[in-house]
Amino acid sequence: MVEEDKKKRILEAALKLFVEKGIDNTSTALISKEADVATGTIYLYFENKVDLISKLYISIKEESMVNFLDLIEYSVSYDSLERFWIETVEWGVNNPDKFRFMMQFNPSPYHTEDIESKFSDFGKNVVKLIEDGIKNKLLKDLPPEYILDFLSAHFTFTVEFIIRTKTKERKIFFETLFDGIKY
Amino acid sequence: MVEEDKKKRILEAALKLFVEKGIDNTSTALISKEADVATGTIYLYFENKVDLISKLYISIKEESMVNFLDLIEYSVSYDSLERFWIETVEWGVNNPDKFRFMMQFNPSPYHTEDIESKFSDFGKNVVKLIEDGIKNKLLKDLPPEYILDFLSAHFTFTVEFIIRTKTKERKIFFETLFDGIKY
Amino acid sequence: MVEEDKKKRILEAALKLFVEKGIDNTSTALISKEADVATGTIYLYFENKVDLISKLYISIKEESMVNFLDLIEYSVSYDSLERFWIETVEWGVNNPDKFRFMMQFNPSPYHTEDIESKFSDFGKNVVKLIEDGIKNKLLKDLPPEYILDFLSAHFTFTVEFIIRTKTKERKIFFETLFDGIKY
Amino acid sequence: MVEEDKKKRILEAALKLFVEKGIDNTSTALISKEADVATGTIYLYFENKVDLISKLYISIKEESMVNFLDLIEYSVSYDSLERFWIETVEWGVNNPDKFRFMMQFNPSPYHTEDIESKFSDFGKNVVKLIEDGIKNKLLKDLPPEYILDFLSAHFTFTVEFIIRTKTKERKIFFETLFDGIKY
DNA sequence: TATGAATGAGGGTTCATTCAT
DNA sequence: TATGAATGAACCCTCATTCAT
Repeated sequence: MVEEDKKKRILEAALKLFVEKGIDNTSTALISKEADVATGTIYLYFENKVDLISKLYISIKEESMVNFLDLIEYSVSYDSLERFWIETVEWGVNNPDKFRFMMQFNPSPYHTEDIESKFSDFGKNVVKLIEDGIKNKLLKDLPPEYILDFLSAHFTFTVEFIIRTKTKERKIFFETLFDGIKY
Repeated sequence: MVEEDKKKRILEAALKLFVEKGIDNTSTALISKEADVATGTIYLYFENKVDLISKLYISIKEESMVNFLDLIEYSVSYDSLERFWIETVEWGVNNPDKFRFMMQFNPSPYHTEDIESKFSDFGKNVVKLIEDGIKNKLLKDLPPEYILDFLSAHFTFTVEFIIRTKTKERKIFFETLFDGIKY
Repeated sequence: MVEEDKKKRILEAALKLFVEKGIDNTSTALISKEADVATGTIYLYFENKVDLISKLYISIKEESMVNFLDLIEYSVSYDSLERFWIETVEWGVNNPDKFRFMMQFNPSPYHTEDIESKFSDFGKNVVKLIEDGIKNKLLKDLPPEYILDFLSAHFTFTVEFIIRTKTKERKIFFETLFDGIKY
Repeated sequence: MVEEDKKKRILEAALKLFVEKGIDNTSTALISKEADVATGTIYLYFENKVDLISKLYISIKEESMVNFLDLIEYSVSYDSLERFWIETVEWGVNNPDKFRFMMQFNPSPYHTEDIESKFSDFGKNVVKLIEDGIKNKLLKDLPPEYILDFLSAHFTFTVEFIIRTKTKERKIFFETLFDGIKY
């Protein structure tokens, strides 16, 4: 479909420019130029600039969570956690723009409660998994949300590190995560 | 001194508003209003808005590093690391606005090489400490920069978590850091 | 075309106000108001205020030179010089605003080498004509550039004088020019 | 007197900067800096910026007219006119900043009727001289004001030319003036 | 659906002028 | 007289959004 193509091009152009110049230094006019559409066209697919930013974030976040969503159907073990952690890290390394956009978006004022609530189900499921892990004496008896935050922060800085240093290491990094939280 | 007072008020007003509304959604007019000075007064103390943002970051970063600067004069051990980590976390918890401003500033386009180069000495010293720790078989044989990033990310999300949950726990959090990187 | 109409209206409004109040005392807001367009519309047709000023000058200068451009295809004689001089003076008298804008622009900091270089071909051709006139013993053996300056200054103050006094005289004025430089 | 020294320094600084950067691109702060006085000091000697500009013009214009004022006590002849014209030109060549400031001031909106009326006596006297010259068949029967304008314009462009080309010629230039208006 | 010229509120910044010292 | 920090109106310009085509 032509229209879906345009929407995609707008999102791709926005992603590229947001990472390159920052969200607030990227005008809608520039996005439309990069996407090769008219300025007004953006407003056919998005309510306004904030809506575009939010939808871009949501689409990327969903994509980034695919691997962990699979995990939810399993129980937590060293192996399963490692597999999914590495797959997700790999996704971040292979999608540096998407990854960096999320890093920029997260502490920004565009990141509202409202948006994050869309992912609360996912969060709750992961927390449940962690609670199982604690019960099974796989993980330390810490607040499950703390472990979730640890996981997320660890993922983030590790991807940054790998992108920056281009290292092939993975397992030793995972172990810094696991050793930190294992029982 | 009157003039130093005004400069301080401008920085405080900027900090408050940047955290509340985001850097780019805070106009200089609003800052001056909040600081109870005239618009032009900002430009008596800062070259422009970017200069104000940068100087605010530098002053906060320096303040946040005071505790770690002390660490540099010691050698790394479980005890010294714990003491300084907890002191720094405490600073973050007690200065949530300053902490959150740094979080917002870090991935922003205002965070240039030029600014961070002012802190490169500090970074080098910490890396040296970490290298010592690796040699002394206190820490895992990982890239020292990775351990530094780990430390920094761990600090960040832990402060966020403590602010959010108001928990009094500290030691158990520090252990997730240390267990992750210890030999 | 609507768009060309707006551009023209902006140039006309700018010309009127620049002459009335001076270039630097005319704000872009006032120009847009006089032209009955929005402030931003100016920046659709001009890069910035300086660009607007420059383009206005260039368009007027080109218009003012049309008569002299014809002269270049002739050789210099009393008759040809008189005819073209009078035509150009007539243009100035009939376009007092354009004429006065040029007078204001010439000694201003907006009058850069870069702008005038666009007319250097014209200048060179006129100098060549003057050199011919000197060779043919029509004109005094003076530096050709001096004669060119004389011509230009004479034109300027004569137009001013005619506008001010509304005199119908032309020929006697031309003779003060010609008697000054003739062989 | 100290105070007169400061006033002089302000006028000199203003002159220098006006010529260098243009009147409107020169802030009072910059003038005070160049004059090595405080910003407020300017307002002890001048009502406001416009007053400073006007007084600077008046002082320079008066200085430039000294030679012609002498002429008024003589009658017009080729010799007297030449002598005074050359002396005045020499003044312009030796005071390029003052000369160029006048060129910039003349077509500007700061040049009001009110200011020029201060020199109307001088103008009237010169006109009277010219009228005598016409009666005595030294000069063409042209409107005396036209001859005055001619003289003034001729003076102006000749000084410009001499400054630009650094030529030592004088007499041949005067002759283009005199030949233009002689009987 | 798609366009892009047009809008005008709001942004960062400057600077003539004032006034407490 | 002299200072210079402080003021705030006014400047130029940007850009999210609209709407006639």
